[in-house]
Amino acid sequence: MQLRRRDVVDKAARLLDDYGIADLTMRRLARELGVSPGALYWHFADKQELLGAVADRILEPAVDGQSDAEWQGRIHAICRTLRNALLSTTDGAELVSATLATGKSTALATVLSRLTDAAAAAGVDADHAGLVARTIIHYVLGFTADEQSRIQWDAAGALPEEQSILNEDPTARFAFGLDLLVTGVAHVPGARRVSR
Amino acid sequence: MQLRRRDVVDKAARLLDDYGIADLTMRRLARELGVSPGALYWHFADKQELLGAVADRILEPAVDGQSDAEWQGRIHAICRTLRNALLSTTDGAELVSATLATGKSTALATVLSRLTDAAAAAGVDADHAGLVARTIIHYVLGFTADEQSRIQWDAAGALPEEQSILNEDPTARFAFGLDLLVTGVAHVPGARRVSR
DNA sequence: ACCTGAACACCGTTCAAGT
DNA sequence: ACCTGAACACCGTTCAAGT
Repeated sequence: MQLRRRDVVDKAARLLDDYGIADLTMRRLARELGVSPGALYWHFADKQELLGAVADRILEPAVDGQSDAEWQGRIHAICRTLRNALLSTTDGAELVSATLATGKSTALATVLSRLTDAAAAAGVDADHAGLVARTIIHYVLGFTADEQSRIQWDAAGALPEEQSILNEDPTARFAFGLDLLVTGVAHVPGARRVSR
Repeated sequence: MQLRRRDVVDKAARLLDDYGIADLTMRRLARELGVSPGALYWHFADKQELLGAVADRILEPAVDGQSDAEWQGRIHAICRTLRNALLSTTDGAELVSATLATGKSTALATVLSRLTDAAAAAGVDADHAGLVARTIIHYVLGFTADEQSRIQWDAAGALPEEQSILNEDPTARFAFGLDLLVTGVAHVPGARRVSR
């Protein structure tokens, strides 16, 4: 029976989670679906578009659920759910990072515009609000990609277990780094400061 | 005559600058050097090591020249020279980003340890100083990769020229984003504050 | 409309064998 | 010590032709 776009994304997401981003190839995906490689190009213009669709799938839990707290709380909520979504699948941060450059994920665009809104609510002028949003996204993607690569390195049996108790847990470290940015936004010069 | 490690890195750097990261392949590099692909594997363990050496080459101007200013000035100086180094060659930010994950560049390690020192000088405790350093590096790489991809998009003849005058110039935007982080470090709670 | 088959133009890496 | 030749096991993408 017919190949649907959904099924392709489903299988791609499974492949990613089971074998990692290096094994998420168009040919492997086609083989796994029992079709010829060319068949995928009826449903997707190219691999970038396919990866964009997978990114949208991963980011789904990060886009539903709006918060109406003050701007700091909104930034934290967005970034927490974003990180969780990235961690929920193998190489999630790396895949979404690759997608950020191509601009092929609508979910990522949604997250960016919400962060931009939060920055504007903090009193950052319109021109700089977008920059703040991208800076925050880069932080979340960078931190989580680091974290995820260490998880996979450790899973391959490297870590002595001791170092892990000396350091803070990743969630607290993530919040610490994010606070650097949020604090920066709160104190950045040139912004009309709106209390609360 | 014999192929030296230096010559391979030279040619790789040229290839990168002339044709971009997608065309920097082991086979292409070997062809350009007039050797067989296997020859490269006498001098480099794998492509990651080669890319690490190219990254070190690119980052050379960013590692010589120490500053002894206060910590804020040091962070700004490091990041300014780092961005300039990345911008000096095609896809510089993308190549160095890829290398950050593999840990195959000693130059990048040097930059990271200097940023860690600066964070420590700001009063950030030892555990968090490394995190601050990585956060800053992620910012510089993320910002510059964005900037560079736009430059290349524009060079391909897309931009209407108007939008570019409405926005601030990239160097000022870069400084703005960096100030977010520096300000955050200066105000982050829990650090023993050393004035000046 | 949707897919196959086959081709095109490539990859990174290994390794016996040569000099 | 340093390199070749050839192989191995792949890639993404296109497109005439089929149903």
